[in-house]
Amino acid sequence: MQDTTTQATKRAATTNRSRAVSADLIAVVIAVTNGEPRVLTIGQADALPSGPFELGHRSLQSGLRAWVERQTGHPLGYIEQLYTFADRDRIGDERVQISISYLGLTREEQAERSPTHGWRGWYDYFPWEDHRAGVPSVLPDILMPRLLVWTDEAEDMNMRRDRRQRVAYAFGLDDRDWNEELVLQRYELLYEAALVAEATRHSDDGSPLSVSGRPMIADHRRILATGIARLRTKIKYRPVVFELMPPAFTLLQLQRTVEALAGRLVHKPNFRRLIEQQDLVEETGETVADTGGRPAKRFRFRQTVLAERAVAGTKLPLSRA
Amino acid sequence: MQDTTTQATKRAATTNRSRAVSADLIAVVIAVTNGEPRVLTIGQADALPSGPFELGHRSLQSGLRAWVERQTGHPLGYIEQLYTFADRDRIGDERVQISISYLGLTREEQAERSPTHGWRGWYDYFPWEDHRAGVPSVLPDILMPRLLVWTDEAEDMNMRRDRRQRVAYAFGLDDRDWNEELVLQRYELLYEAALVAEATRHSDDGSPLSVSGRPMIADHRRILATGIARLRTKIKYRPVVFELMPPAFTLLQLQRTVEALAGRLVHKPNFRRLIEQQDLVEETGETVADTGGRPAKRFRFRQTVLAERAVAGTKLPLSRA
DNA sequence: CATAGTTATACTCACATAGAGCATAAGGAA
DNA sequence: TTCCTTATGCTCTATGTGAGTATAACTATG
Repeated sequence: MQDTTTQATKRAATTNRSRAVSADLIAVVIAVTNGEPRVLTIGQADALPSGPFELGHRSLQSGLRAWVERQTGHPLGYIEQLYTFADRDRIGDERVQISISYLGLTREEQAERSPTHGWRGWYDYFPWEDHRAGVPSVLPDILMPRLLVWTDEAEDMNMRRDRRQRVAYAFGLDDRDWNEELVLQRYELLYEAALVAEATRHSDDGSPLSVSGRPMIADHRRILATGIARLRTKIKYRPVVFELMPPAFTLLQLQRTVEALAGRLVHKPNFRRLIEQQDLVEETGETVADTGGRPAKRFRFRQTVLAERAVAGTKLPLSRA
Repeated sequence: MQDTTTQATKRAATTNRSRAVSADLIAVVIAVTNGEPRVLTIGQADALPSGPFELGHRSLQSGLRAWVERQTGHPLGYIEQLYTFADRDRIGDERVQISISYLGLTREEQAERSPTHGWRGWYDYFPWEDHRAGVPSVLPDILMPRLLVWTDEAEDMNMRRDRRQRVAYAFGLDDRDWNEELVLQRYELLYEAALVAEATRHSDDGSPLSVSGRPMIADHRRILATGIARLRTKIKYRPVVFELMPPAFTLLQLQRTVEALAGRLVHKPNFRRLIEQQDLVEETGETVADTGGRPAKRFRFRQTVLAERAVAGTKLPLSRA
């Protein structure tokens, strides 16, 4: 079993076969405009910006930036790696496709309409994820009943119990709370239950299963779900929201942005308390009067925080219960 | 700028150049034996198990499992992806090397000594990370003085301030607390300051800079640091410690394992309180008398928790301050 | 010009939780 | 027996979080 050839020899011997790999870079680029989170898409289709990692690219990150800029003209600020996966469809083929996905945050500056790209509200793709105005009607009206049908479809009793538990957990049934971080788990359940258009396997009996949310090309909606989940988790302990904010903003605007991302409302006084006691922001001195009520102070992000807490914490009134 | 060719065409056009990629899978496999965290290494050298992703592999994960088993005979249980990077050294070369690293958790069952692999205590590689018996002497005696020299070496005043802040934050100077999660940041600072053997750039003046910790091949120590950091973060909110435990264990054994991973001691009564009130474990009914004191009850992990909280939370008395 | 409506901002209170220390129980060893 | 060691249970306090209330400062409207 354990052969005694060294690492190096072994690598050399297998390099030929392993070379038949191509690596794709895929970007989930997020901006929040007017309290709506949006994702950058390209072409007419619902596709995320992507392109192959090439020899000319200095690094994975710079390759990604290059592709996004070339395809959308939009320069990226903050980016972080999401996940790497090998495309199942193409495995077993001559060529193996590896996809490396990234999350990018920017501001949607110029609202230039372009045929090559556009910003699309992320709740178009995940209507069941927006709980800001209460539980969205798709959930009780369409998805939950169908999910329960699906759980009972399982032959095995154990499988039935397992499905019930996963659904209850992911969608916050029984006494459980809705956990906004479980975006990917929910998408995967809906996929398994063939309630999203990408899962066409159940259409063989001809029944037009009603599906929910706008679909995307290939597995891009799944990647978007991964990005949303990551962002919803991350805003709770890192000051990343500010990457999405204009240079100056009111506390309510900041709150609305957080709420847009989390898909749920937060308690205003508590939000302000947390933001202020963490010294994340400082007043600019200006006020804005177009709020419809008492004028609000404008704040800016304290740039020094980036140095101080480059890796440190931030808290938001969104618990990880 | 924005060309209007579709995604598909664009991909096809560039496939040739992007094919010159090979993907390596690298594993950080961790076990905890006798209260010591260990990492699986191969060969005589200090290298992590790794090998190319090949056409025969069904998925990235199964490819990784295959390589680890082939090189060490050790089957893997829990694994999760760590990070994907393109090898800087080889970029610009004919071939581009992409490395996909994974974290794996197991138990070190058979203590079989083998020429092809072995388990090595992870604090051999990171002696400054073990704070269980107080601050390790390398820190005040060697590393901190040299780090402070390094911060003052910077020409630019801003750079100096920046370095000081990073060091203070990563190593918990001034009023700050030691944050055991910052394993990677600390390694990177030590690398920049040429205080680890892998950073040989400063040896050009002939001075034999004393360096700290056992080095590894290539960037494997950096990958190990990533794995340790991930594990130290993860044990705080996911029940992954149990992957490292034998089927039955005492609460003190469990605590020692957590402490071994975190590199710091925890308050015993609080630890027990947290574990028990979360229903993570159940008594087996047995007791063990070889503890040197009052016999301890044996516990086992409640398997149902894996279903219930497949993605849910666990808490340990290690705050994220 | 008063009043209602809207948002901003400041306080308060109850409750859960984490950190720390103390006390007692139950075994082995000297 | 006595001491030592570990196991196990309980208490106390500071802190943080969720939620509600009160007041301030503006706009719009009749």
